[in-house]
Amino acid sequence: MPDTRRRTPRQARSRATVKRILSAGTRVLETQGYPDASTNRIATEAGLSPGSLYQYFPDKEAIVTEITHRLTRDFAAAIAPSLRQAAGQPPAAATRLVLAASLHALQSQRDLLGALVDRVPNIEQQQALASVRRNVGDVVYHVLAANSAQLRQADIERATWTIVELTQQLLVRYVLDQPAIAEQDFLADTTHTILSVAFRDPQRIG
Amino acid sequence: MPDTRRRTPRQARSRATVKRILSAGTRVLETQGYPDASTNRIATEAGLSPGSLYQYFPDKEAIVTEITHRLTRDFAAAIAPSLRQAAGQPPAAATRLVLAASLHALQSQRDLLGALVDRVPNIEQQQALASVRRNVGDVVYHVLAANSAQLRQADIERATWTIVELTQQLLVRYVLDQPAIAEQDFLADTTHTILSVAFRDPQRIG
Amino acid sequence: MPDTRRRTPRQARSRATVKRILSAGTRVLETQGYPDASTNRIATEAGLSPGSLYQYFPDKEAIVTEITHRLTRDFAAAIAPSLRQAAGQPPAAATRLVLAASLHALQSQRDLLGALVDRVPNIEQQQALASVRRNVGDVVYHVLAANSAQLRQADIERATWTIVELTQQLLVRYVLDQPAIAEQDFLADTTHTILSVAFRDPQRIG
Amino acid sequence: MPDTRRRTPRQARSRATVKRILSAGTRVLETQGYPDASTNRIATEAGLSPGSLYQYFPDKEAIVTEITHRLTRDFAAAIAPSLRQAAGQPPAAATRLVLAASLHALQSQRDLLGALVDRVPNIEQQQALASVRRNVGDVVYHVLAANSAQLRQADIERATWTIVELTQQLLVRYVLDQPAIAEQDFLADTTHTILSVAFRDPQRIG
DNA sequence: TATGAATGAGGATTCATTCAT
DNA sequence: CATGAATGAATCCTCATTCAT
Repeated sequence: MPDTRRRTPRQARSRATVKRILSAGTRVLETQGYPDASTNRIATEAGLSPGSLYQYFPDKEAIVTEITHRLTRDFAAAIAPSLRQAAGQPPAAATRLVLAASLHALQSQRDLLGALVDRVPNIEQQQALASVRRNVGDVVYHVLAANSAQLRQADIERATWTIVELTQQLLVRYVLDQPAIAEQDFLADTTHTILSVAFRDPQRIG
Repeated sequence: MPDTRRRTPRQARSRATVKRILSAGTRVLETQGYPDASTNRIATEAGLSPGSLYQYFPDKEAIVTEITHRLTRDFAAAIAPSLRQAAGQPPAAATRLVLAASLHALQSQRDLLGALVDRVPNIEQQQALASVRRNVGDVVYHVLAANSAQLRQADIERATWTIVELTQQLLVRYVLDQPAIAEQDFLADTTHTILSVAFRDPQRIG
Repeated sequence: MPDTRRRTPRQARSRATVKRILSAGTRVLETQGYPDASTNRIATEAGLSPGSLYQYFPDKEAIVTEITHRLTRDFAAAIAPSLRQAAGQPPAAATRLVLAASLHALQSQRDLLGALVDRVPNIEQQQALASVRRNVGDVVYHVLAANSAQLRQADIERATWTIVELTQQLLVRYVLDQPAIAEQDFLADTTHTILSVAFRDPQRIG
Repeated sequence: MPDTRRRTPRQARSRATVKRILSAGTRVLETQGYPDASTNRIATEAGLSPGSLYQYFPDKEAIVTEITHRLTRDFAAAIAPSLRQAAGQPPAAATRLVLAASLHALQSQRDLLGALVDRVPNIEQQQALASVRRNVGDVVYHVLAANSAQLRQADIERATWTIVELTQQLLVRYVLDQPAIAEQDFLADTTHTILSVAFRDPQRIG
């Protein structure tokens, strides 16, 4: 996650401006969508002149990148405790713990998440998401490896792939589409689904 | 799937031109990506003047929409036989049948699928996908209802939602990202995952 | 001298537009100078929209390049007969002939010449001038070689360099600065100077 | 040469800052060329903030003008001794003396000369050069007047014009283009050319 | 119908300059 | 004096769209 800002803002004013730009960008992304999120609109929304933007970001892409990275970084930070806590727990509890943390983290950023997932081309998101997915993937892999006796099948990589993909989708769509499903049910279902992917007897695992 | 073309083309020539435009659009979308798919480029690629495009489509969006709808329609058509065939079969066999058909349908359109999924804002896709998802959702719902005795839980809607979401994601990402997973394994895993979502004892269900 | 226009204009209208753009560019170059010759200004001056410019020229540079090349090409064409005619003549007569033709050619394009020489960075001009200078240089070289017996010194390359440089400067500055010197005197002086560079006895050479 | 600085810097510190700005400007002009020589770049190169520049120069043009004037002034200073020394000498020796001094003066500033001559619009240079040319022109005029008996023709103004123009061009292009001509040969040739312009028998004049 | 020249608002970005601190 | 954030007009250029032919 490189620093995409043009210069390290040392003064409080600068940092505040960067924040203003980013939240303006987020708002514009939410309301106008990526293709119509022009730099001028972002500048106006941030209460800045077009030129000022470029004192803080080298180009338009850097703004979107930074917004995405912030979401990613915040998400990673938000679920970190649950990942640590999950370490010592049995798979079912661990899964549910991390899922709940992830869900709440995403819910707290629902607007931005929607702007990014639904309005920014997928390709841009993937790069930002890559690191989170790698992290989560690693954890999943280790949990599976630690319980290899109960696995349905030997190929841990394969199970990891499936779990990461489906979990991401279910979480994101649950938060964005808000289906008529109670949170508790959603968490229970998803936990069960994840465990079923990997383990012979998901009921016993918990 | 509304008719977005300006007028119903009655003559063969017109229909051929529409096709030329759409396949030109597809090619441009695949090679240049959505933001660089300008109408002029599409017109050139179709061997037409920029003005002529507007005899067939009211605006740029209509072209992309129609392309998306064609993909959707083709996909629906491609899996239709498997859906019919699956009707009389037990859940495991039915699931696998439809999955295999879906996978092959998507693989045959991989380039376009990639252009659409990864480069066109999600929001546009959702509309096009809506009908397919509704179809598939209906089938899933009925299968579950028909086997209600073996269900893990009573809420069929909930299970349907989960199944549709995760299936879509797994299929699309498998086709686009080409993970190092054999097709047979992918189909077996996904089938098992789907069944686990709904049924108490996925092994017995087949 | 490559065709820098975007597409070969087949219709009279197109060709007329190209001309309008070029003469507008020339006018703007004359009045505003190179750095202030914006594409929008040129378009306005040509009675066109900014976008139309780019139907005929790929970018701003191409316009200036084409203007320069036209001047160069016209100049080369204008002095071509004198170069041919000079071939069979003794050095003094040949020199004067070509000088007179060059002078008149430049005088007929005085405004454009001024815009280019005084307002466009030298570096851009040099490229355009290169071919003319090479042509003229070749002729000078051959004339000197053909009269090697009367040369002041053996190094024909050296004399050619001096002649080309000083002739260009004297012609251009005479036309642009319009010093209080009669044309006949200017031609006589310059002819004499050129001959003096190369020949032992410039008076006899004629 | 008007004082284009905003205020006469009385303090040593100010004078040093002016110098820093000018040499930064020179460096930027040499490396980036005129159009890319932005004030911000110059300020950075000078180790100043953009705002500070305007404490010393009213605008960008003033900086370039001052740089040009410094080149001019330095050049004038560098050839001044040779001009004095030449006063008492016969034309050939005088010419050669001044030519050699001029050549070396220009060679010692080759980079800046190139940036100015080839990248700054001619019109700006002419103003700066005007005074030097006037100086040199005066000297030439007086030398010719002092030797009027040997002149080829009566019009001293005319000869002066020709000499100044061609000398400037030959010197500048020799320094910048570095043709494959030995310095001694260049000086001999140019001296001879200059004398030929004015005198009936250039050989005898020396 | 087809053409393709023309449009013109809008895009990202630069930069000489100002001014509150 | 110095700073550097802020300005905003201006730059080149694109592109969906129109319309006279």
